[in-house]
Amino acid sequence: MIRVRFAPSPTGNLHIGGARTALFNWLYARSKSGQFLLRIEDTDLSRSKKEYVEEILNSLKWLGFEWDEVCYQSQRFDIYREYAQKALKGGHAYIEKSESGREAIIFKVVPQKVKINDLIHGEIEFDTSVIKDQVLIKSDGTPTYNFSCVVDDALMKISHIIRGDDHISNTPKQILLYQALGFPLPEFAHLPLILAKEGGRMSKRKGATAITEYRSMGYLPKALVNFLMLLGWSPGDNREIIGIEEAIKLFDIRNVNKAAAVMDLDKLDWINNQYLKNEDPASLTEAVIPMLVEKKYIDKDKFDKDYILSLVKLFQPRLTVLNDFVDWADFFFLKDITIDPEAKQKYLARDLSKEFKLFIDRLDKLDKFDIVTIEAGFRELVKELNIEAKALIHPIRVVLTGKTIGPGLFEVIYYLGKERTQERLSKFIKKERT
RNA sequence: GUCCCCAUCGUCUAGCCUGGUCUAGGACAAGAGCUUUUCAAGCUCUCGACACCGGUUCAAAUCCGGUUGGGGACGCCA
Repeated sequence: MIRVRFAPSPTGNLHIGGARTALFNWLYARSKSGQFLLRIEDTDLSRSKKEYVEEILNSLKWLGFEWDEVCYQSQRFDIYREYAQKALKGGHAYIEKSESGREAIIFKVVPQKVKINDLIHGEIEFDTSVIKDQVLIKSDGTPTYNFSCVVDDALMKISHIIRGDDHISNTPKQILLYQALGFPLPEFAHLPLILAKEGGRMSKRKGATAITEYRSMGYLPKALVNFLMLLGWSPGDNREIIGIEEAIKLFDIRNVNKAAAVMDLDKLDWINNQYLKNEDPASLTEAVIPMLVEKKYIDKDKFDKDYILSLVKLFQPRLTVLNDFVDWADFFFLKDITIDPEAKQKYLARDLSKEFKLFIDRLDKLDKFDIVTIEAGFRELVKELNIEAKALIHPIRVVLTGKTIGPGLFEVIYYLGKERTQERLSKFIKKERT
């Protein structure tokens, strides 16, 4: 039975690198009908926070990585002490007294050559003579990372340890512990790291790292997952958009790259746009409603879902992130809109009050108020005025929406409604005169 | 400083294992154009890489060695 685990430490949020490690573990388990376990490495009592545990769990769920089991290292201290005693009895460890008189258990590192056969990197050889003796149990009684990690991986019957490259140098230390405690060795696969655009490791200062940030920026979990899986892995047939079910079928840990990858947010944007375009408008509507509530654009208990659905459809093909909708469609919800100064300068420098007035009247004369009729009426008017359609379309859009970007003008007018359209235009005329 | 990992367009990568089919393919970004009612989408085109040196070989992006560059680890953090 294939058993893999993701072992985050709740001393911070789940970040991009951790999410990808979790993804590859999860993919490997699913592709081999194995199990994906979660182990919260909260042995550092002072730095571990309950909020982070919650946050990590929520992020993993949001990404869709369900786990088969979860355990907490802070509840297993007795087990680690027991195995430390075993190491002591077996002559592999010794006790060291600190100045305060407290005792720590230290592992004796025997100089030797240790070879690992990494699933991604191939053979790696270490000389343990350059490794110092390792603390197993600190003088406060808590276990160190390398020790609790080995005990748990062995006891949890982890068959494949898939983790970041940064753990390569821990591996020989851990192998020594496996041998001393008589545990069978698992397979190892060390994933390349994700680097920041500026070079170096990802960190708070170098680009957004927390998964929750991407969530609140309006990225779809499946888009983020698709992006993450392409960082260091490729199905090999020039495909970029790969759903999770397909990824499970195609994934092979041996095809994972050895070289570190740099985050390219532009590509994430593109992938997100691809998913957004093909997403069911109804589900996007559900996703967008809480955002609108938060912005106070709509009332939580009283809003017209069908209306929002039609607006979502209007913007859907042009969204990069979900939040774009909130930003771009604001004029449908706001009473008073602010006109972008640049847009004003570009399209409203000339006095168009006469044209606006004629258009307001024309709207009254339409026998129907639908998109086709509005457009027909408008085209008639510009013909009479003998001006280009564009010359009036853009200024009207700016007055109605405050922006130069947005859906087609006639759709905008239709969904804004006759009254609001006329009101915004006449209000603008009045304001400009004074 | 010591040890370890890595190296194909600006970025993600295919190809490398099993040398010839590679004047190195795709995607993102960038640039140009088409379409057009702005933006986005879509379509077409352009720009653009085997880090360097040496070796093996009839033949090297592919195999070997070194150099350089990048990254990581050396905690009673995880």
